[in-house]
Amino acid sequence: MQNRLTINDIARLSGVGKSTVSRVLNNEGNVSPQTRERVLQVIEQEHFSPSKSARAMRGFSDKIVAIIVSRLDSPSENQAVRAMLPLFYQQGYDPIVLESQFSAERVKEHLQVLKQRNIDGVVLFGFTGLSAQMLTPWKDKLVMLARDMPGLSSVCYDDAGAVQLLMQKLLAQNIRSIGFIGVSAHDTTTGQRRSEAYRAFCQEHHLTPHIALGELTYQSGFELIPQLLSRKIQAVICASDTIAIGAQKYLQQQQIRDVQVCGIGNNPLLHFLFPESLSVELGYGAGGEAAAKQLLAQLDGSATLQQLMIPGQLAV
Amino acid sequence: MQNRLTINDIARLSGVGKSTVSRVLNNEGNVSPQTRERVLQVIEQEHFSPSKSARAMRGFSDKIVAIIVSRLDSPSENQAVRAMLPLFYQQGYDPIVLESQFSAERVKEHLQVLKQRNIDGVVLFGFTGLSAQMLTPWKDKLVMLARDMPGLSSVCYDDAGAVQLLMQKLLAQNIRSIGFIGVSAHDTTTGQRRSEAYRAFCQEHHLTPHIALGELTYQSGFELIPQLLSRKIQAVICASDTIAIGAQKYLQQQQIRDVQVCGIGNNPLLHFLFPESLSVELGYGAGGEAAAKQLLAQLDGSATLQQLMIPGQLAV
DNA sequence: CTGTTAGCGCTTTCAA
DNA sequence: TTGAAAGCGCTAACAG
Repeated sequence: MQNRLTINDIARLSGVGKSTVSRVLNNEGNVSPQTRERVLQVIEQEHFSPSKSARAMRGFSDKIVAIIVSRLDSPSENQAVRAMLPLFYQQGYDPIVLESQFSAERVKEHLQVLKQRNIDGVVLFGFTGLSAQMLTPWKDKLVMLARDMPGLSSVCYDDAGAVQLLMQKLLAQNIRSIGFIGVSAHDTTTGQRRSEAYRAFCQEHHLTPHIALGELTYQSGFELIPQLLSRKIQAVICASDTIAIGAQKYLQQQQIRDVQVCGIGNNPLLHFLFPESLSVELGYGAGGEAAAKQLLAQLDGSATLQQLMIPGQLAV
Repeated sequence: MQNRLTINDIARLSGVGKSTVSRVLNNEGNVSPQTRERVLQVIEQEHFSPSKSARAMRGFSDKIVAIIVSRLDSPSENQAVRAMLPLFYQQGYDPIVLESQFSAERVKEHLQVLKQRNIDGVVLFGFTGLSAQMLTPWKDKLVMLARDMPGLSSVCYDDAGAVQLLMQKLLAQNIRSIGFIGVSAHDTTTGQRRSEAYRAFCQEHHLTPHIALGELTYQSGFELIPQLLSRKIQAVICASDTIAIGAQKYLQQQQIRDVQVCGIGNNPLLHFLFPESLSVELGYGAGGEAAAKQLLAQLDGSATLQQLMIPGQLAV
């Protein structure tokens, strides 16, 4: 698969100078139709394609972006990544995918490598523990997803709004004893923001909060919901659909049918298994898309730093 | 994040020639310790790192590999990819991730782009419809996963073995009326091979086959299992855990407790939701790891083409 | 419209 | 042990 031929060979083969070939390659106007035709033909014939490295060296961009996910198997991140890919391909960018495993240290390493590569841009899935210091140098070519940081472009999900949406819906059904299963505040978005929104809503509407915190796993939902049941809740809001699945599993096993389970994420599996659940679509796909668009816009100079928030909506 | 400094600047700053800097950079021996020390210090101070493109142009490899998955959200592919990543990082390779969406055409496009990039190697997640013709040019730097093809390196999962493992286990429990929910033979591995293995096993052991074919979704499992129940099966083998989840859901809903459900893939969610299920771990992680290792070995010349098969095993 | 020329940042002879 | 010089494949002035 070596690309043995160079622009020189093509020039020779079609009897023109290499700059002419270059012009043809870059679709510049000032080439006579016949010459262009001839060159194109040779290029086609020889299956020639110009070396990216060489043009990269000429100051052209390498057309590579990086996507740093925390875990590739997180459904939300997965969905966001899949939404970005076509947008990048379409603009001729190839995405390098890197996993941070929620380690700031690893992000640092990755950025180090990316720097050598003269990468064009980065989409970083944010998580708690990332320092502004290591990111600001990248600000012009970086978009952070799922978290924001002063002086950085970002696309966030509306964590608080999602919780409110669910709470309102429950209130409207005249359900006032509502529990919450979340994750530790160590996690800013899924943890802190959603718990906080729950607390605030309870206070504002004079509801007694019932909170249980654990991990972002179905096991956690399964194990924590009994605590809440002992407080006679009529409904429970889970900080994620994964947790909700765990909670539902417990209720099903105990044959408890009068507790409304709510989740966040609109995971299709939750709906399939427990159609009676309520979930909020946070817009992971839309988030990925927005992040990619924002990055592309930043790269071609048509946009400056910007913090976006993707609205969520109740899933049907 | 522009890498403004060049090897020249470093040379100037440390009062040596650029070739010396180059030598230091490449850890060549013929540099006096003091000089080396001085240069390293400047490099460190200026946060200099050499441009990949430039060295790529000098014939050096760009240290980029591509991973062409069919769908990033397939749990099996996901798991395999995650297993590869660290291996590639460790060897200094950065992986570009591309989705084929099961379209041979798209694979072709991607390979086209990769060629321009002078990519080092490719891991391709195989699917039905790929033509040998478009892949053979890549044979030295390509490993196919989940499918094999003459003249190409590949890592396969033991589809037939997985089915046999399950069937044997059932037979040992004296269960002889066994159904099968699969997907159409259009899909070579999950479809054809697993169905075929089921059929063959039935024939060999004088069992009556009961087959229902649909798609690779939980809905499909849910919808198809009734057909099989009408044939009074005692157990059902599902071509994937996803299907198994659907089947279990139906059984649960109908309160049917005497049908043993088996799946393939060892999906943790299946075990969590329906611990009574039986599943075979096909070794997706091991497969990804094997594919990455094989590719790396091929690239550094320490291995030739090779077809591997990852053995499956019953999950506990 | 087209060819010539001079680099991009790096590695690699070849002399010193 | 070092530096000077010659490219790698390409683009971008600058002349024709």
